[in-house]
Amino acid sequence: MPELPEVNTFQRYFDETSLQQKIVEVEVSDEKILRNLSGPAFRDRLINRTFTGSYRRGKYLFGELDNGHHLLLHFGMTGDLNYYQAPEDRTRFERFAFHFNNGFRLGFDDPRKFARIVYIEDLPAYIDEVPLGEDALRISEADFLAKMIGRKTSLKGFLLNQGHLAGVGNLYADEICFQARVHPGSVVDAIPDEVRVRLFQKMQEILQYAVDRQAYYKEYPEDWLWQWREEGRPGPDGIGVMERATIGGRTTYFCADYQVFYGH
DNA sequence: TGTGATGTTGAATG
DNA sequence: GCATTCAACATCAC
Repeated sequence: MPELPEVNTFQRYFDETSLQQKIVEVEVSDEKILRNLSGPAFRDRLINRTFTGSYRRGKYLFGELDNGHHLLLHFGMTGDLNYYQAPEDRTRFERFAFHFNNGFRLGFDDPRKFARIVYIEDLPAYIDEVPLGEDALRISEADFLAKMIGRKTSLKGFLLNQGHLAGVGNLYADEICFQARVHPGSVVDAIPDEVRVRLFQKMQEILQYAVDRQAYYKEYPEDWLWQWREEGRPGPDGIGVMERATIGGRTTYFCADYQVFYGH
């Protein structure tokens, strides 16, 4: 479930379990998600190393190594971390695991294999190359507004573009549009300034709220769109019904009578 | 059995 | 060259 708040929770988990411990073994059970190294090369690079910290930008989590290099942990659609001691606690879809010198292991699970693990020697160069925009929770209002200028794409497409803004995924994008009362198919260029500011504020508010609850969605308010992503359900205030459409290439839920469309 | 899924990307198109 | 769209990726769960 990895969008910005979920990855933030993964980072916390990683920091609490896996820092300052020497990696004594690297077990690769499926090298498919290793993007720039073979299984054996990955093992060679990580063995006897220690994670000293981490850096998150959007949905990208970078583990800092004691040699100054980084390891990208990108969770794709179904990635997850699992820290455990007993070998039988290994999960069904573990793709690789680090064994630490304290006897515990950090497993990386990923049923769908859309995750990507990249060994990085020069982090700024890598971020530049992706390219990865500013983190959605750290970007300034001025920079957010500047990114919107001249965009002909849909609002949803804009929010999902990690090169403009890093961290917003399909569900949070819908939530932001919903709470800001803007139709996700609106043309960015046609959205008035005050509405753009509202989008920025809602984005930060929603993401921060989720981060504060460690992305535990059961603690989210009942009136959040997430709780009822369902076609035909009544919209808020008894206005219209929820609709479903493909916008920005992704399944999108919205209420056309509640969310204003801006276009040409 | 068919369908859709919290993400990214490279090729195609404008 | 740049912005945008879209199929493809691999697999599971309903």
